[in-house]
Amino acid sequence: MIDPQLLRDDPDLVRRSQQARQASVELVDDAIAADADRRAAITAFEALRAEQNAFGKTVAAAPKDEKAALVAQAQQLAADVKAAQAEAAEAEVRFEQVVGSIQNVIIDGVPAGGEDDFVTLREVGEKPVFDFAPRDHVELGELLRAIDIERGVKVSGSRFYFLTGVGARLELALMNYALDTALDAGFTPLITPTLVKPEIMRGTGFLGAHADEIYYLADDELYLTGTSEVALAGYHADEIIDVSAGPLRYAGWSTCYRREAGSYGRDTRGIIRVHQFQKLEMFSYIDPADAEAEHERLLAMQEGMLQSLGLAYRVIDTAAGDLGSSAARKFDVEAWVPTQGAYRELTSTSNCTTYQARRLETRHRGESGKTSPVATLNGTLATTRWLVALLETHQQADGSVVVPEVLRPYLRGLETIEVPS
RNA sequence: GGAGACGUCGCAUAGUCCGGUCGAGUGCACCACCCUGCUAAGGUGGAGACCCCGUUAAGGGGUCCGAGGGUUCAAAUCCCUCCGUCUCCGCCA
Repeated sequence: MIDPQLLRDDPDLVRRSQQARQASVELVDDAIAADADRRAAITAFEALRAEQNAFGKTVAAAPKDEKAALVAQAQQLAADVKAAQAEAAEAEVRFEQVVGSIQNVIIDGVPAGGEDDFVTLREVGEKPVFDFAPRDHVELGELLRAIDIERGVKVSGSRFYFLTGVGARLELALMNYALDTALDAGFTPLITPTLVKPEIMRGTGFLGAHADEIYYLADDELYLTGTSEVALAGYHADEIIDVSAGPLRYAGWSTCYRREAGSYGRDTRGIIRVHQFQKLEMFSYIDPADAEAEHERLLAMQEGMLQSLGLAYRVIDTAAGDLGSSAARKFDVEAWVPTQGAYRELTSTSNCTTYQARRLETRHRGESGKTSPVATLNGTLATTRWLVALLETHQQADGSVVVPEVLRPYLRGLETIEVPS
């Protein structure tokens, strides 16, 4: 939810943001009206309630023989109060609906437009050049007995897979390397629940336009999370936290589940787009004044990961229309995937400013002693998908794959993944 | 799964039987000031969250006793539903 005060003070800023996102601009005027209606209704109700409270004291203090008459008088008042209260509640609901559907106000500099209007900030690293025909990760996975897609499909259906032997070890190595990186940077590791309540899922902003992406267990009213961001954002819901001594930084380790609805036919080969994968996610709770600096910090950590793994990548500043509703800015780091001749997203980091925290009611106490929402940021530090770029980038002519040095300690010193005989 | 107890403003509790004098007492912790060579103790006062009105002031008003409904002129208090915690029994690992 955006700051309602912003609607009163600078509605044009909100309009421009909605415009850049290719979202409804009229919504802003609806919201202003809903805000005014709500406040008028509350004021009317509260005036009546104050009258009722005062009258109640009179009734309580009155001598017995006068009570009956006073009670009769109070009945009408009670009916009026009830009606006014209902009206106020209705206005409140409508306000929440309308204002809640306005997306986060983008940060200055975010490119306007849709999915293809991103801006490339930089390209880093040498794209690998092969003097042989490179194999794609599926072929390498089979050859090295690292990925078993056929059996994944047999057991669970399309977009499922087994990581086997060295494939399983490689994923764990990557995840543990990422975890150590996060630990070195002062993050507290959390292993998070992957089933969450509706209010938490709603609070993070995932139940909007992409609700059909999410697995839902109707019998239990629980959602399976597509990222530990959901649980990490809910971790401090309804709390007043202390970020005066610096941000609270968490690294969430979890399995992620995505329905991938509407992606039929896209990335059907391999483990680029799957229903279940592992991810290590960074999450920061911070004073809103420091949010943009923290965003750069998260991005730098992500780039450091890819660099140390010898992957070529580019960084893009996602266009406004392609941001989630909670994000005010999002950077994606995309690795070069040789056999696709394309950059593919490996990480994403979003600055949600106070939008997510306002919905989840995570606040901090400013210097004045007043509470206000904190800013939240999130960013990927490793996922299963990285195996695609790792295998393809570091492959050799015979199908073996060189293990990047930083991962070797996590693989008992293994330097090369050899093709089994 | 069965039986019972409980859920109060940071923590611990009083109040609930018998509805109004309870938006709520007490202790600890907290903040300010005072007092006392230091420390400890003591004294006085203050202090919650959210919302509305108000110049983003002074001040005023409203809501909040696990959540949501209901009864009533009036609910922490009575009734219903749900959630959670604890204890015992059963079952499973």
